[in-house]
Amino acid sequence: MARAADPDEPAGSAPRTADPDSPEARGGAAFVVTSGPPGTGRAALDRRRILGAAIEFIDSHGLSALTMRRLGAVLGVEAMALYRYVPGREQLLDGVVESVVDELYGDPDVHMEAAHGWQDYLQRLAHGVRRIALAHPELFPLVATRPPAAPWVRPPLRSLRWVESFLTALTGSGFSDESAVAAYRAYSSFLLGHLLLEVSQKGVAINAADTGEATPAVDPDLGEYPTVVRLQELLSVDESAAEFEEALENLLGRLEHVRREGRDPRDPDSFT
Amino acid sequence: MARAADPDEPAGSAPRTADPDSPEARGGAAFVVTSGPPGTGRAALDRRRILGAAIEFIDSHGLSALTMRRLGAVLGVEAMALYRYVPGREQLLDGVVESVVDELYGDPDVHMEAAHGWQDYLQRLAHGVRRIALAHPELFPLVATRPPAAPWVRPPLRSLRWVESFLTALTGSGFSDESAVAAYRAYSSFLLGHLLLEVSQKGVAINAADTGEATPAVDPDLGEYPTVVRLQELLSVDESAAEFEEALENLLGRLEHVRREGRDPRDPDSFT
DNA sequence: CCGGCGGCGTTTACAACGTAAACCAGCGGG
DNA sequence: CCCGCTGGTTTACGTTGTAAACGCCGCCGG
Repeated sequence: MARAADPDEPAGSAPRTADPDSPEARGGAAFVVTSGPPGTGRAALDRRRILGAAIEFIDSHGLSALTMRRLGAVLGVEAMALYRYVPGREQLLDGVVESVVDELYGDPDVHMEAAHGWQDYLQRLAHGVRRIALAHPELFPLVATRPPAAPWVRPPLRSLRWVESFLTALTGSGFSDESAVAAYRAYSSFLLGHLLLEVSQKGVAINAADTGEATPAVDPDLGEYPTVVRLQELLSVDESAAEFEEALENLLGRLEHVRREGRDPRDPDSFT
Repeated sequence: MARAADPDEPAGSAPRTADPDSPEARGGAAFVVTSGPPGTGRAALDRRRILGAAIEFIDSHGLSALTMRRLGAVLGVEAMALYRYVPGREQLLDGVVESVVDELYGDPDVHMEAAHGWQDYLQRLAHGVRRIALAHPELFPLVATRPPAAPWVRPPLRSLRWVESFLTALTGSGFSDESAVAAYRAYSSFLLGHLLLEVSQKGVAINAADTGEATPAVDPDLGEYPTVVRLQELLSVDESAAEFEEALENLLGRLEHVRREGRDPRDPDSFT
């Protein structure tokens, strides 16, 4: 009911193949800079470049490998040079997550106003965030975990600008204030849960893929857990895209319910 | 529809006060050990004691403050002594999350079999996990973030024993194998999202409480975001318990749907 | 033309971290 | 008696984040 067409693909594609939110062909990123010869990639060093390099670095080497000195080396510069542009490592990470969620603004499939109805708006937004999460699996836990600026700005939609967009979109589409806020919360936690789980699973999958051969039977002693072994096949298949879609649909349905229930009684309701 | 009575409280308590899952009166925990005089708390030093101390330490000083040397000091011992019982810091953290989720086994309100129906089972389990999350807000992000042992063991229910319990509970209550697995995923991500958001919010709240005075109006320039300021009041109220309950109810309803739809067609269905 | 000066990157330095390796105190069994 | 094991300590090393001082170099007023 009331589902917006998938923004990327022709409708009705097979559910198993070609996740529309997955990054198309991001190569393995051979990126072995390790303080390459000076003169490589030297270019003025401003804050944006630093953040960009940090993102690239985390994406390809993992968060724990990011170190001031190493990041400096990637940029062909000494560690301390970074401190001219960033107060410290912690704030650098803050900047990184900010940069990453800012990718939403550049996404043409995500709109800031609910021009085609609030369901379309939420659907596009959700997929936009999912695209980000899948593009930066190492980073997304950070996005989710880092304390929000204000207590009420909940993780995935970190910027106030998006919260504003969200709330106006919903209140402009027949949601009462209370319902809009409730919707915001439900939506946030839905996104966070699904995406965090998805990227963590993906992360494990690739880690297992680059070290081991190919699903080497089972690692621990599974003797105690017959049901787990019986369902192992089913548990291993990756249906994240479909599950995401379905849970999102369900959430939207639930929100429609909330919307109809909770029209602001004191406020004459805007169109329909 | 089909909701199990709240395991802790008499039904119908006021929604605003007295969250049944919140730790009753966890004091501010003045715990300034910082290498107290030796002879304090000296007792044989085994792995369990170490993990316990680590948990206590993280709960009261935050994850980033936990250091091998400091943990040693708390236990009245030199840092290197810990390495007799724990291979390294990373594994210590693994042990910590394992210990924390093991609290579920000791929780009398959480059952490992669905003796009173699967809805009751899931409800009790969810509240059990929520209790853990609220008791260890600094730790829960770690529980959520740490890569699971096996790819299919998704975060909040980390141990295979619980996965086994979950799956047998559901398959024993009329879920097909596929439905049980789908339910497992939906349930996991639901728990993860809600609880992670809740603790992160809580964390910010207490951080703000111990540094600032009392909600000093607004921090950044809110001029650009009129809807946010208008709804600030609503956004600030903490309805986590009620929201959790409602979302959980909704999920259970959805799972009931899944259960009825997706009975295993080839397998003669077990009772009802 | 030139002297200084401000922005930007480097050097040096330090405390704290995780951890390897050697060391040492007891102590129970040949 | 001494041997070796168990459990804790000492020492040491490499790496981290970051403070502070230093040096280069291009710009700008005299």
